[in-house]
Amino acid sequence: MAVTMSPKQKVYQAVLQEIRKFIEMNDLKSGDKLPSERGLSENLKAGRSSIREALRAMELLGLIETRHGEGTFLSTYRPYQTVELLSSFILQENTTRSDLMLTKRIMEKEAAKLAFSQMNEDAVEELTSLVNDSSLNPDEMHDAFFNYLFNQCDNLLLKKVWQLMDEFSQTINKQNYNTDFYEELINLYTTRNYQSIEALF
Amino acid sequence: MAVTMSPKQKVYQAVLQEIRKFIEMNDLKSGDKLPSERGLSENLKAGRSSIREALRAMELLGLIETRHGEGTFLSTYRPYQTVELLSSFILQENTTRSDLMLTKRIMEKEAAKLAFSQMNEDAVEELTSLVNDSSLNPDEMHDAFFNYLFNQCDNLLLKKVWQLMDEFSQTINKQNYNTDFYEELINLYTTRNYQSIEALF
DNA sequence: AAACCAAGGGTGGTCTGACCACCTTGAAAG
DNA sequence: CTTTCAAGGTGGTCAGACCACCCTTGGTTT
Repeated sequence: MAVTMSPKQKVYQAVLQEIRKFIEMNDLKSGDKLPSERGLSENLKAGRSSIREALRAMELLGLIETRHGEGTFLSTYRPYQTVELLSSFILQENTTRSDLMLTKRIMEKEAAKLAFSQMNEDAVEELTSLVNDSSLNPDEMHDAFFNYLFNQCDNLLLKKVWQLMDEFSQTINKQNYNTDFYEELINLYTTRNYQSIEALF
Repeated sequence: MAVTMSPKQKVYQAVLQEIRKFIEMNDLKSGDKLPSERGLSENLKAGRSSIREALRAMELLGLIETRHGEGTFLSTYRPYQTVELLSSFILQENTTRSDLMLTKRIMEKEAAKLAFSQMNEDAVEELTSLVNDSSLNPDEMHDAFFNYLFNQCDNLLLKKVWQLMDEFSQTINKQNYNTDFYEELINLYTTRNYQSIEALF
């Protein structure tokens, strides 16, 4: 293939680099279309199978989405596959459910604390309406609730990691907080009581 | 191919499932050898290219390691590739370094707290010797220090996530804690002062 | 003119067969 | 017994061939 490569670098890895560059160059965003496999093959001077190895890997990571007959598209990072696969490999069943729940809880606690400074009246109002929204089932409410908090944190990475945890936990049983919990947290925001958040979780 | 599949499941995804089963069935561990690509192709009734798509994806995830001329081997989960790739895709440069450092710090803080109950005299002794080990540079010491703490937590997932953060942060600059910091934390363990850990970070 | 439908071209999905490069092994040569 | 090297196994890569699917297009029908 054409791409310059350090000793023994595999083609599919070089292809990954090139695709990344391409995305950067053309400033592609979620939903945008990548060149076709055949097009990439020709431009990068690599066999289509090598292109596909790279694409499949990206797909598994959740970076792209392929639609049969249409093409390959950039997607917002949603590690569906990754989560499922890794959960079956890394987290070998049992033992680790509690690990997962605990880790997720930790992230949620920290988000609750980080978001504290951003929680003005409007924000509290927003959360309250979520808690009272009867069109959401408990799981959906929980997701929406913390999604909002994580957004307030202004820390994309933290949010991503939590979302990952959340998806993991969807796979198994989902033991949520009491309904009181959310109102209690909102109350702490209202009364500007930062100190008690730690203990709430 | 032979593998039973829900509607439209791609071959390489089915292959992933089969490989996972295979590993489980034969109780393969890190370092063990997987069947050859040609062997898998024949057994699973799938084209070699499909087999390779699955294997490449697993390789990128860090689940396996391939050695040219030798074979494919199970590896301990080390998301080298993943980290690098994801970092260039998800964390688009700038903006997020601080996110990373903060998130990592949060994990370390929680580990320090979780480990508290396990920190007997021996454990404190262990940490102290790490801090005083002059053969380690600051980065190595930091890694060893928190690696020990995370092990004490007995939460594999938390540790894995942290390691991932840690690898991310190696890629960029590594701004560690003061040298005092470690001694201070050890001191809190010695004096059984749980409350102050939160404030130390 | 508007609605409908079939054909064609583009795209991903998969398989096959062919080489090449690399490693291990074991038999032959010393 | 050691050294050498040829053969076979294994991953790495490519080219080409089909298939299935989607969308557009242009002609046909209404």
